[in-house]
Amino acid sequence: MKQEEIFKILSDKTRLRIYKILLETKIEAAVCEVMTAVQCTQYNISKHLRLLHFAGLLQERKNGRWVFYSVADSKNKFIIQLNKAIKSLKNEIYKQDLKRFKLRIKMRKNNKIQFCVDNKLFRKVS
Amino acid sequence: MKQEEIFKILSDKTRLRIYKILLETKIEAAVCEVMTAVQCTQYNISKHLRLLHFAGLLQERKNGRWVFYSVADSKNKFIIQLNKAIKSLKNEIYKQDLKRFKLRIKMRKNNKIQFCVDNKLFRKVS
DNA sequence: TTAATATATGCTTATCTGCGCATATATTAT
DNA sequence: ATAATATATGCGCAGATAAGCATATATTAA
Repeated sequence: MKQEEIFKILSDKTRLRIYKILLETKIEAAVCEVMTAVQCTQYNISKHLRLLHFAGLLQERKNGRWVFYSVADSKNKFIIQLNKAIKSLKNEIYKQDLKRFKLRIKMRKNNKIQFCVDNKLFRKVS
Repeated sequence: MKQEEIFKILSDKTRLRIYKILLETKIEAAVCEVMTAVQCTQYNISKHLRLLHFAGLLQERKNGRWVFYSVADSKNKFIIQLNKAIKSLKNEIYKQDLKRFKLRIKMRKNNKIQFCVDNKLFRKVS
């Protein structure tokens, strides 16, 4: 993908939200975890993540039924500057996204997440 | 316009070419001069310039029948970083655009341009 | 005044694209 | 094996938008 086409990829609100979360946290996240953060349907999140990956902005790693996405390392000057610009963006929505995201990740790391339905988290009891 | 919507404005190829020319040269240019550089029809260039202006990326100044557009000063961190990113973009098309643009501007400054038809320049003879 | 030039703007069309939905595939738990 | 979960993808629709075209307005030149 040509560098200048990156603007097209980032011009979608949902994709920008997704990318900003991953950029700010530097966390590897699964599709369902991004779902929780951005509160969007699975098929959309999946598509957006794949587009971001196709554009070279994200890298992916499969692990069982989970697919983890994270910001790709880049030595490209354009991408580096762009990332700085995106980091400097402020918006209440991003704050909310980040809050939900961090909570979700925390639960994963504590092995408390069992499944996710309709953007609600359920914890294993027995 | 919200900051993040700037990506939408810059996601169009023609608009990015226009903005890059003005960003690299820091020159005030009229619509017809941008036409020469980008080799696009007048109504399209006019629309794109107005969109870039509306987005706050360009400022405009009217002088007789000419309207000059130039990159707007910005103290916004996001815009400043974004401009750096755009400056670092390399592409053969941008080189060609810049070449045509500089030639056109040079002729204006030497008062050699009289009119512009079909992207071709005509010089006053008598 | 008349003609030419510079710019802006409706209107239409074709294309793009994001979303919703259904569904397929793969992996894990019971 | 069966059920549940995670992810991916094809299809259709609706909304957005870039480009082409015609035309309107304003300014300058002859």
